[in-house]
Amino acid sequence: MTQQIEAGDGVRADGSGADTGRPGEDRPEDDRYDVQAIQARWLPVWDELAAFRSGRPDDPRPRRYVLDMFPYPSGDLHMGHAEAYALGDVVARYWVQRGHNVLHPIGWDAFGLPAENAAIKRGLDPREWTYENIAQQKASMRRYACSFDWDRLLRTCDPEYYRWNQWLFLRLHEKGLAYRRPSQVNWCPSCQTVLANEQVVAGLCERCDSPVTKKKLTQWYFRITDYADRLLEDMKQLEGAWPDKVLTMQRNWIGRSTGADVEFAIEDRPEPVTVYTTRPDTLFGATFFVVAPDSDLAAELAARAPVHVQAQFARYLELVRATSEIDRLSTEREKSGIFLHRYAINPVNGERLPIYAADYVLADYGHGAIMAVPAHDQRDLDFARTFDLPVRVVVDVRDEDDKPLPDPADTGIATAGDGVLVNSGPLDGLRKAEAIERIIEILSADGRAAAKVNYRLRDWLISRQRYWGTPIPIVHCDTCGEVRVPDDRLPVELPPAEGLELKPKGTSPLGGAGDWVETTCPTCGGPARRDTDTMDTFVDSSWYFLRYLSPDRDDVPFDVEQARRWMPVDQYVGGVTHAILHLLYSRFFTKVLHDLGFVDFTEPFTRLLNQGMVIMNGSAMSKSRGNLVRLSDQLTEHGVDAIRLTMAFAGPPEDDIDWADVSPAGSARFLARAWRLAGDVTSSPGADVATGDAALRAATHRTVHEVTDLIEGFRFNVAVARVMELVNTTRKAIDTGCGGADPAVREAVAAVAVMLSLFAPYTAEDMWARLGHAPGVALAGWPAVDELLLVEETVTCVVQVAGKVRDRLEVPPSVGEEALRELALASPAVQRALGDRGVRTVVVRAPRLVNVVPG
RNA sequence: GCCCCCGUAGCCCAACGGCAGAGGCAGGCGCCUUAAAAGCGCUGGAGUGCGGGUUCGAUUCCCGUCGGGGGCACCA
Repeated sequence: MTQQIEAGDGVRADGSGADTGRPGEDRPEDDRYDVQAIQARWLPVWDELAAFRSGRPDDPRPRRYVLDMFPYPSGDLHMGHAEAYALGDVVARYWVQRGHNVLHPIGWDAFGLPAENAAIKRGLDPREWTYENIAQQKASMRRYACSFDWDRLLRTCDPEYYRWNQWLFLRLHEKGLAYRRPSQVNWCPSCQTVLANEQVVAGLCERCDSPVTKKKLTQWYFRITDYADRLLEDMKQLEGAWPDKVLTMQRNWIGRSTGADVEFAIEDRPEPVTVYTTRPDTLFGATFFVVAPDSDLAAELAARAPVHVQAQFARYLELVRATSEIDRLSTEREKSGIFLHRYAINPVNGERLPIYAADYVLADYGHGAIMAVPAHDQRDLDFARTFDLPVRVVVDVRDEDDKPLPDPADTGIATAGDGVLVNSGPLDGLRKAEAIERIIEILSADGRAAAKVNYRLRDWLISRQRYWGTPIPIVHCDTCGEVRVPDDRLPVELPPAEGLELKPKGTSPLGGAGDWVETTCPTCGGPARRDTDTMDTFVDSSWYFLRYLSPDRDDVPFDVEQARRWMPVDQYVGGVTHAILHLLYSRFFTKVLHDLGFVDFTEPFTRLLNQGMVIMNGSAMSKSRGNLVRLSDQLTEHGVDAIRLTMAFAGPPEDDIDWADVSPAGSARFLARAWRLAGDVTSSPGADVATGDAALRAATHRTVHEVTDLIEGFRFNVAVARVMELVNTTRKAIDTGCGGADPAVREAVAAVAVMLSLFAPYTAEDMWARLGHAPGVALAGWPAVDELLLVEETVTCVVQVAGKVRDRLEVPPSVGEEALRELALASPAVQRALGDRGVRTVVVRAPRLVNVVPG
């Protein structure tokens, strides 16, 4: 190895020329690629270089915000983190190479149950467990060569952070967007806490998979439903920039429907009851009426029912409450309910409709009561058939051959489609859409109906009966009621865990902190009690991307001016598991902050990349399954770069990576091959590339050109393949072509080093040093593409006869259609293939293809 | 039940409607080695799940079907 080590041309982050860690001096003089030695060599150098600081006020580079979802500090980093951060790093490092000032921060989503559970198990303060894990993860991230700006760390469990959760809570409270109300809530008996709707997955607790039950509690909510239409509408901004899948999930979750509120008089009740329906056109087909058994209305109606019915109702209600969410949602389940011996009056025809209480009607959607039209609604039909209620067809629905569909009463299949109204008085002869419009018009004339939009989305329940979270900054005073803690008394700090019973018992552990709970009312000065609930940790993560902009400000949650500069996030990277929860809440917070005048945008994340999971042998890794792959083992065995490269090369980023299908050893071999190229470059830095081997130069420039597009399109696996190709080409050039002294080889290897710096920063840095540059390949700059070198001198034109390849012609790229046609027809191979058949047409796609179609 | 995505070599994956293979893994053959492993070099291998259609031409577009994955699913 003979190349000169001289002052390189790497751009120094600090602008100085300090020559740290002269790479050549202590480097072993053999040609062995020693992963561990390379890692050990560069890590301290990088610390000094601090290439990824983004906070210099005079930085002239264009700004770009690349954000990785921050981790929960549950032990050390695992394979999933390794994938996520490898991919996010490719994007962040790419934009740095393109000359941008990239904000790429990291922090910890540090409040939450695992810390508390660990604390309970070991009798410690959750703080200890949390901060230890954070320290460990931080060290691992550093070793993993994540290009984070370490100056902007945040931890949501720091009072300096959660203080601003409280501050934001107060702003929402002032606007009426945070409120407390009693309701039936999702309750996880195992976690002993309430759950938001979003945290109940198929009737199970998202966290521990226990069946969720219902409980009546007074809880804090954020009024996210006020923003339902905007959360839906603004998704237009995200189309094409977020995965369709995520947008679809959010749309489903918000669940907008249009219909009408219709008033039904109730016998022996002065006030009418309003129901929501999406099919007001079928009013004439209503044959009964259903209320949710756990609604106030049901209780009231039952209270004035015959005595034996009251008893039945009480029993039924008990049964319903005992039914777990998962059973309730079972499609197989037969409809249940009881007749309350009360009647509603159909506003369109005065018919008496028997009122049932049945649990297929939900208390917290619409008005908790429905009109039932069994002919045209499957659920109503199922109920009608179970309880032997009449079925009346009012829409003539036809099949594709315009034949009327059979009577639902006979088939048991409701006809929900479009058709012409029948048996419906003034609506007869109208189609569905017209009938909906008409009936609303008729009934709204005397206020008995109104068009209405409804959402599946519910308000966000944020109270948690657990210790390790943000205290809700409200004081309850007997005289003043609910009082906000004034801003200047924030944060309301969590009391020490010592002495508190953290074990879940259904009420907040903070209730046990007597000195902490007992306080004075900020308004009247009298004795008062602090609210003892803590906030859902999704509050913490709903705005953390703003805190990164000014993590040290102690007078505001974030610097508005910095937000104007950096936000919205240009690229967000994270798992699809947060498709609904975190992303929906962050979008909501952003809109609230917009309305409060703190930010001037309405969507926080411009582009979203969802990476898949790392699995093993076809299933998710778990200790119990025995297929756990430890990241630390992989890093020890193959090195950081090989693992990062494997993550990027495995396939499209959104696909799962089955670790059994990929080859970190293969990645390491490739890296060694690439690294050795640098040792075979014998020209000096600054050699005139213009004189270099043209073919290799063309390959280099074409590769850079393609890789650029591939990276921007998140096609990292293909980008890596292109770099591999260039490495192979360069190897051949050195061994059997122009040789290592050719400046084109230096150019190619330098391009490989810079491109590899996105995926394999240690290897790239070492290559860079071997090429004779000062440290800092990360700041070397993306290779410029010489467009002239992309122009091919000749291209291969494929000549087909009847679609089969019969000949190839080398032609100039500018060849004319007519000339190419002549050339192709003149080909002996073509004539042979044609035989005595004539030529019908000749399709010419100059310069690549000619297809001769025989007669 | 409804909606979406994906089926290319033993495996992971590429291929503006135009030569089915870029890259990797595994396999085979060499080199190195006393030998083996490692390492290095070279290399065979599929007609694109299946059936139709559109087209001069289909892995690519359309319809159907099978298989895999995901989302939604008493929201009136």
